[in-house]
Amino acid sequence: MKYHHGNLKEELISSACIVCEADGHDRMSLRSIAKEAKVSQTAPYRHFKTKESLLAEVSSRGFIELKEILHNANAKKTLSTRDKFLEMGQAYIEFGLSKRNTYDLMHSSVIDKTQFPELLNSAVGTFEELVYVLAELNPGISAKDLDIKCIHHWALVHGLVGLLRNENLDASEIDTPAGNAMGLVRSDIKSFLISALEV
Amino acid sequence: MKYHHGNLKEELISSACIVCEADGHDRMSLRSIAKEAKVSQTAPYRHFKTKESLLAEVSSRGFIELKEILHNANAKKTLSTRDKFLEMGQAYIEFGLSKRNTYDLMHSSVIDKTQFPELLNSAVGTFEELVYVLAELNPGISAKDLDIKCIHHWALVHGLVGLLRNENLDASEIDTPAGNAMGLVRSDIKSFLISALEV
DNA sequence: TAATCATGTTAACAGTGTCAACATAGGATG
DNA sequence: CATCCTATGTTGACACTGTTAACATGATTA
Repeated sequence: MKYHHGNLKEELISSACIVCEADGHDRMSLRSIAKEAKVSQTAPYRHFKTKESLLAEVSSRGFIELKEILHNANAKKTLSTRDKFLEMGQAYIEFGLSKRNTYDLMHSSVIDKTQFPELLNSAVGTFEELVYVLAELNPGISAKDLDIKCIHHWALVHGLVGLLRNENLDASEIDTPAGNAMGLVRSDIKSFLISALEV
Repeated sequence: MKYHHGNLKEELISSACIVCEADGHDRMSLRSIAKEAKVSQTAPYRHFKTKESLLAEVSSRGFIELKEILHNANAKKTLSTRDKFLEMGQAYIEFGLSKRNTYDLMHSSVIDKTQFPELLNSAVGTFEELVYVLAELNPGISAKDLDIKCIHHWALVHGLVGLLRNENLDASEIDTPAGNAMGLVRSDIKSFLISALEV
């Protein structure tokens, strides 16, 4: 039985990614993932100053994965620019809904992004994918207007994910306009995007 | 020294509202607010089954306050319908940014809204304020289209608040398109809303 | 070979949500 | 009025948490 693990840092991160997505970052404990790695409770502290810094790593990987997903959507060469844009929107929302807890962590206030430059870079990288396709879709647009357009569309899909995730008003037995509308949107996200993005 | 407090439940709630906004719901402990009310650690359990149920109460009051704010914005009779709508958008965003932690709780996944019908009602009530003004702004629109339009605009402002709160990319020293755009939007939310809502 | 240093362990601290068992007081019932 | 019931409070305990200090190990390097 070796005293040194050899690959502990990486194992802790990937384990944390799994647990965070499965249980949510607030229900993940350092001790439990240390146990999972068959290592003492305090071993993680040799690699992460705090729990927050481990979560920052998990969050960063989430942004990197999301960037890849968006990049892939934008790389479908058979599609028109407009359809690639729509595809990206759908992919973004799908990520937010399927990687629910990871997405939650990525946009959680438990991590102060300004204290984790690497995480900040990952987040900014995701934004850039949006810049590319919107630039293609709006030839001749000024840099400023382009950036603001990006914020606009990012806010829209980000907000929609938030509503679909936490304001699941359509899950209630009570019949309300809000619930009905949310159910409609959820059942056909593409149509909603087409009307909302007005492209 | 009276054994019974007399008004403990209400005091716990209002205390929780203050602490939640000041420190964030995850840093609020039942024990600390019990202490603040000069009552034993477990006294809150006579009024709230779990911590979550106390937080649900705090969240519910947040939605009620937000509804009032939106209602007031919509009640400014000197304004045109379009301007009332803009006013509501601004008021919503201002609430999200100033009552930062409360807003966080309201849209957090730590509370399962389906288990707190009262909370669900509060959340739905907020939505209704949006329905009123959009109906006025779009005469003759079908109920379905109206509801979807509401989701659209709710998602937009909700998403923007989320970005401004947690993706404060403009707070970084690094100069990025994302950061610059976010700074621009933050400094003039009204202009952003006018262009984004296209009204 | 000897020393350094990254990486592991053990023990402990203060804090958490929650439950069971017990205490009290005020209102309802006889 | 006396008595019981019930809502509301307290004490003590349990199993957990993040985190630190002090110590152990073993690989790298002088």
